[in-house]
Amino acid sequence: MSDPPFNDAETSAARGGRDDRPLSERAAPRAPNYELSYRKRLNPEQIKAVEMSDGPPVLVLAGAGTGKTRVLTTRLAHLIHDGRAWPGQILAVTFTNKAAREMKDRVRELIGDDPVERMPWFGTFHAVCAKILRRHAELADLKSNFTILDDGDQLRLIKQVLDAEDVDQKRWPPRLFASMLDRWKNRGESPTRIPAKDSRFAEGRGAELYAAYQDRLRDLNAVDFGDLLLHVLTVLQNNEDVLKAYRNRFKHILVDEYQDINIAQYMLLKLLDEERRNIFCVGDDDQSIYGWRGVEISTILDFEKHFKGARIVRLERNYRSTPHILGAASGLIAANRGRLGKDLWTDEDRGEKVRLIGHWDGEEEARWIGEEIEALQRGARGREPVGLDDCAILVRTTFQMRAFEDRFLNIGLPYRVVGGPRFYERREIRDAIAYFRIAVSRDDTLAFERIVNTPKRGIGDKAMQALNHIARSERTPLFEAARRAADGAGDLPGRARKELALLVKNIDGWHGEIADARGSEDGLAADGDAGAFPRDGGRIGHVYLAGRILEESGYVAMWQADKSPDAPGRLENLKELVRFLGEFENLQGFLEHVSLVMDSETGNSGPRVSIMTLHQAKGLEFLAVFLPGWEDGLFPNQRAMDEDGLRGVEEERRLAYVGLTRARRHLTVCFAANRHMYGRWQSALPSRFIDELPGEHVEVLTPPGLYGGHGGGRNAADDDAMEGRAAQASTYNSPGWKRMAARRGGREAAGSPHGARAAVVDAKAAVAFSTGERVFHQKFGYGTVTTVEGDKLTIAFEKTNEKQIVARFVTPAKPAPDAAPPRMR
DNA sequence: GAAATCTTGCTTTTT
DNA sequence: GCAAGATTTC
Repeated sequence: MSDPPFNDAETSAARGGRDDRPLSERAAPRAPNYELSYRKRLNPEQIKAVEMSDGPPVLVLAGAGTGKTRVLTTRLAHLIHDGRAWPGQILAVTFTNKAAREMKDRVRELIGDDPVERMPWFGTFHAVCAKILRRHAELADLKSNFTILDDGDQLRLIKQVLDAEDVDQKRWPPRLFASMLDRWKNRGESPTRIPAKDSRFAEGRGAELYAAYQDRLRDLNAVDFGDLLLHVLTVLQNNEDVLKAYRNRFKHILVDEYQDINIAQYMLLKLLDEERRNIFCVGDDDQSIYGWRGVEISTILDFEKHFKGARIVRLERNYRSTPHILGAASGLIAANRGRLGKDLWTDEDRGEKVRLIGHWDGEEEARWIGEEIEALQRGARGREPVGLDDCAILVRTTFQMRAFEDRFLNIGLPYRVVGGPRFYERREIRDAIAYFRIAVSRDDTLAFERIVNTPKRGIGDKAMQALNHIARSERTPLFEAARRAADGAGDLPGRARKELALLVKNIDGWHGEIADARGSEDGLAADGDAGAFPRDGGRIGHVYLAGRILEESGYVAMWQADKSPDAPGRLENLKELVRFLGEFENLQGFLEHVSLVMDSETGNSGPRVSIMTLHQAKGLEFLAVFLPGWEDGLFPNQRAMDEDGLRGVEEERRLAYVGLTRARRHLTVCFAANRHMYGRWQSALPSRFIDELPGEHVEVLTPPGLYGGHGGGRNAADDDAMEGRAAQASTYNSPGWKRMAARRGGREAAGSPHGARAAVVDAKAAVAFSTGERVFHQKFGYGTVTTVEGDKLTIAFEKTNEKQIVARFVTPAKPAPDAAPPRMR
């Protein structure tokens, strides 16, 4: 059996020997007017939520902008203030590290961090689980220094497993298996519990492969993200004493963004909460947008079923947006059936209507939005000037960002793309981290694999096969196999052997230094506080060592020798990384941080327009918001609809709702008739969501000259329709609008914005095909022509069966750019 | 083992 | 249109 999880000695050691007097001695004096002050800052519903008595469970249904974080943090402070719980007896879970950090800061403001050394457990589900799992690793058949795999590691491991199990990776892509694994783990399903119908991967071997993958993980002393949850779940389920200890410890559990909880997380909460029933959750069913990540919206919809006697508080007073914005958002989301229902209201005066505008194509959309932002900045039309930091463009998919970047670069408008390729995902950073990992723990096989031939050491496939063979037959980690190979095992060529010997010697050396620095302390900094911003004052020897590792390994030299234009940037990133290490007490602490925290704040200076996806925008707010690309097929996204039908549309609609509700004062929805995507032009109808915005909250704009300025490619009827609509300017919902839109959509390629392009398309359409010719079709892929009848072809497609296709929809097999007429729907 | 060439596949992505 | 991966070639 394991140690009790919270004896003081252990806790104290883990916390670096901080104040650990008995709780009773550390009652904190608090501001005498505490009660008054928070009551003044909250509305009655918020106060009701904050002051909810112990059990049964509470769900605060908090609409967008109703102050849910404030309620959560105030309640937390309130629990402590009233002596209902010691800080250390509170568990507060969030979904992002950012949210955790914010909450921690806000609570610290409320209760002060002075008298209460022991803060509540703040963190993401994953961080909290990692912390728990490190304490009870042996119960999950792991050592407490297990490594946490990132996505890249995971995928490489999957490939290895599929290789070993003779799975044809052409037919069964590793990525697919990764997503299946993810789904299983999100549902809390271990390999033995997978329903047969879900095991279809590789001829029904899904469960078997899952088991093989788990075995491999255990051998490597590693876990993937899903395992953090799953292992903790099994540990708690199978060890009564451990479960008891945690139930005892966590008197109150607070959960943010409850609508984003997956089943494994739900099970975990349920397990921990069962006795005390003090769980307090905050969420908004209308903002559940991670269904594709395995999140079931039913988790929040059925809260009352899951938690008997649950109490529900609704927060409906919105402090963020104008009534028109709220009206538009409410009208839209009302079209969803699977929701609990809330009515947002506000005291604000009416403000502007939501503006709606159509453009000819994506470039024009970007140009117009750029101009609008400049106008906002100047404070045009008698409005208050709006700073760039207060403007955001929220897109459905990342490829939409490029049009804006191009345009803004062009006109010199500063912008920030939120969440581009992330720091920790860059190649040089991952490589460097792999070096640190292997230095810390020499049996980290995955890390070793990554760096063994980076920089090039002449260790190719052949040599790796030999190493793997040694490792397998001697049942040792790959690193030990390398040591033996360097000593002559496996008959490697001279160069490879020499290089391996050097690498092994280096790694041993680094490892020795780390071990020395660590002394006797058993020190993975598993403490949550330390994870985010560790105390300084420790040695900075590890910073020096890290730099030396990168030098001695030849990794820095490799980039110095690299003549490609991004090499200097990579070197710069490496320096930045080493510098950043100084914020941690040791390499281990840093590694724990990076495996759990995949974001990093890039300190961009100066005000900038934010460009980000709708998903990334959740939880944020801006004075002015632009929502481009509201076209059927793009948004709602075709694939979401294909794969998930009505549920998919509803999730897309929630996403639209999230987008609309980010705006405080100015909100503009845009769509374009044509869009350059995947290298060809595609036409689309305005989004169905546009028709769902109540007319009384929307103003339809048509910029002057918008449709007149382009050369050829369109016929007069279109212009007439456009003029007609503009003249009425009454509603985008009119039959004329729809007819116009339908006509444009129906004619597809003929509506290509540039006459020249349209001509190219026409010319290609005239190309005759002959039997036996290989052709390409946008939707069905490659195929061979079997019969020709005028312009009707019968084509045997490689991916599907035979189909009848009109000649103009296919191109000769080596597709020329823009050759295929666009098809979207 | 590295470079050149071809093929493929392109939604979102808290951890 | 483009980048990442796989495959072929040197």
